[in-house]
Amino acid sequence: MTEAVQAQKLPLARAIEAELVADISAGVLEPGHRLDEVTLAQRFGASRTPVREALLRLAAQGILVEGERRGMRVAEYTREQLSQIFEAMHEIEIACARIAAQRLTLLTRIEIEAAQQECVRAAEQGDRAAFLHANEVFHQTIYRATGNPFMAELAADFRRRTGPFRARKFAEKRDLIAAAKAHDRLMRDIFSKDSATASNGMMAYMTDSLSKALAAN
Amino acid sequence: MTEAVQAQKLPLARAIEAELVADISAGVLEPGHRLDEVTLAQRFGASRTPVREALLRLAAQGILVEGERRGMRVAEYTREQLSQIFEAMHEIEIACARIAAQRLTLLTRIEIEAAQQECVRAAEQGDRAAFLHANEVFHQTIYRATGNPFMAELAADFRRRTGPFRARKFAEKRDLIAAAKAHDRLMRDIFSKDSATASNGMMAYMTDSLSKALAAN
DNA sequence: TTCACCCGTTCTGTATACATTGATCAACAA
DNA sequence: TTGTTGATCAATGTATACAGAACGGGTGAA
Repeated sequence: MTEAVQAQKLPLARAIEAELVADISAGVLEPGHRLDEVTLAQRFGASRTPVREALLRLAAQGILVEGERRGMRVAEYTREQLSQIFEAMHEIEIACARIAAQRLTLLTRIEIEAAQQECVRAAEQGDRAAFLHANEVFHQTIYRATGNPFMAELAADFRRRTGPFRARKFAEKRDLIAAAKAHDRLMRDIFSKDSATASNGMMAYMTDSLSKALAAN
Repeated sequence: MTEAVQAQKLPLARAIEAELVADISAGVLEPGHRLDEVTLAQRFGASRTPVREALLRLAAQGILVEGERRGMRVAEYTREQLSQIFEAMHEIEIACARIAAQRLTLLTRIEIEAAQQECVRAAEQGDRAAFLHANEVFHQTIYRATGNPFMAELAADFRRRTGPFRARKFAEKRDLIAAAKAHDRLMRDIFSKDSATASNGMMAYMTDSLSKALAAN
């Protein structure tokens, strides 16, 4: 077994899963790329069994899809499908914002503010990688602020799934700064603690986000 | 291989998955019940491989959870967790109702009405199994009426996940009849094609459903 | 040239065997 | 009596083998 994959003491299947996720996120495996069990097994120096399990798990997460023909492929969406996914994500984000606004505590408020400060800092320095990370933290913090782990998990799942497509809209430094400003507005609306204001704020934010993502794809 | 499972020409793993989902939804396998691969393999007259795959898929859907010790168990939630799951489901159902109301076609309307008629028939005859099935069809049809497969899948996932808990509230014939009446109101609200009416209708429906489910658990 | 069919190849689905881990219980010592 | 340790066993993790189905290429006929 390759040491790189075995580094941690995870079951083989999990290790392979993690490795594949990393490859897909990094764009090494592009959308539409076909994955066959035998080749992967050879690559990881393992048998087909754990590879199969890893593929299965990734398919369950929507990261891979079962091809029309045979075999698994890295998920690839038409513009229509992409807009449908964003519509669903949109709904969930709005619900999260509304619930979070209702249940805001001092602690979660501080955490959101801290995440946003990091976003602004990264945007101003034009540090794309740092911004992407801080952006994740910002949104995840809002999810957790709902106080509902299941909602948070749901929203996080969609975020993972749409990650590659959203990332494309942050090409230039001005994109980062625009996003940070949008965060500011969204944050104000959530901090209003008014459900309608919060959900309308997230609706505006997500609509903007969707149109930018579609433009970049 | 048991004929019941092989009835359709599905891969074994899928057939086993479907059978287990049915058992869990119907409450044959209760929350907390431990499932081991060998026993299931014997039950289905299959080898461990497809059983394993089925369990994996169910775990990914949150229907099963990996036990503290070893092995998979039917997901079991505290009342607090249950209410959180229902809250999330609540949000998604409301969004579905709103979107479905906006995009209602003659065909989907007819399909929803047909499903509801079957619910009423089953409720009046006190046929619990038939009612549970018709109830599923009714809700799934609403999901499909959104025209968004991803939303539909999301909602369906939650339905599968909460199946065992919702099933408990249909103990008596009068529970079935009450549920069928609630469907009627919900259907009217969705058919109004007014977003606010539809989402408020679903909100009332789900709030009622949640309180009944919590009472039964 | 083109279409259809057949055959070889390759991949997935399933079964089975082997390895390893984790749990249970008994025995012994404090 | 209780805690700890070791052995045993059962269940999971992994490997390998086999069967069946799908893709591709090539050959033949129209």
